[in-house]
Amino acid sequence: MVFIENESARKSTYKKRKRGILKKAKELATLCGVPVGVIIDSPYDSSMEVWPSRVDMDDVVSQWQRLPEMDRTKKMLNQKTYLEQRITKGTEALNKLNKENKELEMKEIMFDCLSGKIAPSSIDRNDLVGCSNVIDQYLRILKRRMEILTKNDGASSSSAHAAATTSADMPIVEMGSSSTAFCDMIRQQQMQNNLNHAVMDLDLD
Amino acid sequence: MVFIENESARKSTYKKRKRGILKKAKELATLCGVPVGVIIDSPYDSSMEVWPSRVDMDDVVSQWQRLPEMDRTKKMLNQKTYLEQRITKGTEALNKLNKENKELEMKEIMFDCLSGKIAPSSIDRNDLVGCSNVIDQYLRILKRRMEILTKNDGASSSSAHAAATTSADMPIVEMGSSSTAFCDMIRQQQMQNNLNHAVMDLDLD
DNA sequence: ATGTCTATTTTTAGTCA
DNA sequence: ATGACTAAAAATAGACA
Repeated sequence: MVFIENESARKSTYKKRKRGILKKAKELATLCGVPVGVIIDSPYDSSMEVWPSRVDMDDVVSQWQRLPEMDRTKKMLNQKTYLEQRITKGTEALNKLNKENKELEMKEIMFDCLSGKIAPSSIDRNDLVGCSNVIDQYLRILKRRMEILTKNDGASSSSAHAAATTSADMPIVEMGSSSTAFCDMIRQQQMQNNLNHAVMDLDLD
Repeated sequence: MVFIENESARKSTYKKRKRGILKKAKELATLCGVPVGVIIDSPYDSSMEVWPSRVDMDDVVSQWQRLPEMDRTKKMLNQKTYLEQRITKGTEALNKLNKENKELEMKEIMFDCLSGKIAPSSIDRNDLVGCSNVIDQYLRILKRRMEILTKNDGASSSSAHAAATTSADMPIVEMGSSSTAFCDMIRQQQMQNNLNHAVMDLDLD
């Protein structure tokens, strides 16, 4: 763990790892329903990277694009078996993608609905079922988050501040008002999300 | 990537992954000399996790706050835009996989046909078209390889060997020391392909 | 610069004490 | 709940196009 001297190697590493860390942040937020914020004073990118929860760079998909390369050392007699393996793998990946894609489509329908772009009544019957699954999922997360936010609403910002500084897990810096502002920003964002979800719920009931 | 319902599993995951993400943040800061800040509104730890790197969190945050509103909102894409991007990417990946999968299936049919496992006449009409494409492709490769091998017939076996192995278009059989044997094999294969191809042509007409 | 691929290292989920 | 362990999955460095 040392500063990378080589300019281009450093930049390359930066880009890769930045992607990695933002992905991690998103995962932590998703899996555990926890507000996470990341700020990177990006010297290689014209502006500063800010990541509030729920925004993900990209590339969850590219994993599936990477299917194992044809193994050219296999004997031709084995090729059939090999192809079968690949078909199995490919089909699995396909199903996974199909599933994910469908969920995304459901989500988009939901958002179109929210923005009034389409009327809830115009949604296809099948899609409604998918939508409600997605919504149920959102609601579970939402519920959990609401609990947390409500619980923290009563506490003053100073107590949060004090708590933060006494956590001994790792080096902690004194948090000033701007950090608090950042946290507030994250909360706002989540409140906004919550609101959206609530509206969706109403629309579909 | 879904919210973990089970309480204790979630907490366990949270702790592990929090450790992970903070480690990543430190690494990014160290390797690339970049100011990084992470905030986690830690519901399981009774306090908020804040991780500053070489610069104070406040510096990073206030720098972020100084950014023009435009830049800020530009970086934070809203959910809908984000979902649209993901859908586009997902669909692209899907198409790619579909295409690749179809080709693999064609190849498998072909090999089944070659090994006599299925009769050419039993092949679905649509598949026949796909098969013949695949076969044409194989034939082109074979032809090219034949040319190379024939041209090198006079030369030493090692050179023929080299020429053949550097053609990486298609998986090939493990080769013995004699290039003649290899040629024979290819010829046989090609004849068989021709035969099958012809049969299919007949079927299609 | 950008993306892809592969070999290697690292992280993580699950399990058990 | 905590820590240790392991198989499996993911991230990454380095090479290459």
